[in-house]
Amino acid sequence: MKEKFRHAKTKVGEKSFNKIVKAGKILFAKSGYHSTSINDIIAKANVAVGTYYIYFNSKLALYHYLLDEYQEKIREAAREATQGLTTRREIEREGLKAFIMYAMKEPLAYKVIWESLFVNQDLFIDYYSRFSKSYIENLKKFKTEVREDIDLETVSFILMGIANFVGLQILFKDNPHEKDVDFVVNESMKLLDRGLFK
Amino acid sequence: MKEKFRHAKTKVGEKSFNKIVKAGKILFAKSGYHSTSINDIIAKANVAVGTYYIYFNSKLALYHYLLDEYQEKIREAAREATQGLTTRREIEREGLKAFIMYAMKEPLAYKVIWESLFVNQDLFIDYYSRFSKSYIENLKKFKTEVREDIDLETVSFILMGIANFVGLQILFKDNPHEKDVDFVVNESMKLLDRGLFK
DNA sequence: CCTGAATATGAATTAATGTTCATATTTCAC
DNA sequence: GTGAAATATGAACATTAATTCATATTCAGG
Repeated sequence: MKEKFRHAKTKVGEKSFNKIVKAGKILFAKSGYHSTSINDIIAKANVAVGTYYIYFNSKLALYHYLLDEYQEKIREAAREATQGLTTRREIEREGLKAFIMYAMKEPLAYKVIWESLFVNQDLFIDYYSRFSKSYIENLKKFKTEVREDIDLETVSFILMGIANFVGLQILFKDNPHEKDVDFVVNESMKLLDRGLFK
Repeated sequence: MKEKFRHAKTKVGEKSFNKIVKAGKILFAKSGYHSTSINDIIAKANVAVGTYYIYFNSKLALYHYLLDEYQEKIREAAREATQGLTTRREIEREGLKAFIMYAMKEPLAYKVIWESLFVNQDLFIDYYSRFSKSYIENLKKFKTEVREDIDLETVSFILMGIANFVGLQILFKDNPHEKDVDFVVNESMKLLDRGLFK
């Protein structure tokens, strides 16, 4: 494990930590992982090189940290959007919408996750494998609603594929709005209504 | 334009050119663009550095050359796999299978398209927008088979999403085989049979 | 205030790598 | 066979970038 970070133990340290994280978010999103140097990061964060290495022990470590944070945020957005809902159909709909809305608000997160395939393939595989597994567990809880004759792992990748690419469809638009999201979510649900649900 | 290559003018030169191309394919596919060095390439190709620069005037030049070659091959694979087929369902099935099989055989081709989001975002958008448009045109020809109550643009992105992510599912496996492809294609078609087709 | 721990600093180190070039060898059309 | 063009070679160059470390400063509990 080379991609480790270290929490600050002081208010001052925390400030430096946060400055580094913020700079990393902006720069990785703008220029990508390989084109962003530690130098760029510390310059933007207004911090010395040594300070960087107090909190992150490599360049990859910061990237890894951001990936985890974004994953958590996406999960959180989905959780909030679906809490209280009882039918799998409604959960799927609102989860899909929450994902696309998040991608619209934070296209950087979206980009960073996709890029991980080229930064570190293991990170990428790990990210989507974890997502798939949690998807499968959740789908299992709704046996009465979800078709039982389709492999759930495949279903999980299909649903991730739909979310990601329908998300792209929105991101390609010039000035996307919530109504655009509602539209594609609606259309997607038409397919899932007959194809996925009983 | 820095990404230029130069055809050999001799049998001997052609041999060197091909050795470089072959080495590039293997190494870029295994480690990705940034993690592969010119040194790695010439070592694998068994060629001197100077020889590399006779045929390609930069590292990017080789990558671009491979990109163009793969793009052509992808089109060809899809065309071959679906020619002669008459029902939209069969075209969709065989097109999906051909795409994943190709991605399995040439993972670089697959990676490269995703990577273009970070190399040149316009290229990426252009690629998928064009794909979507041609998908829509083709779907329109099968009004008797395809549901008419779903927006075709959304359908096109859904289908691209399924292909790409179910493809991922296969690529994540340790030693994927054709039977794995058949399996996920089958499962995907179950969803489309009820969800997309009449 | 004292003091050990935490944090900050940036020059120096180390390593990698893309590219050039002067020179040597080979090819092939004539 | 000849010679000009094509090809081959790899040491040298130039640049960039990640990481380390000795030293200085600041923090926070007692």
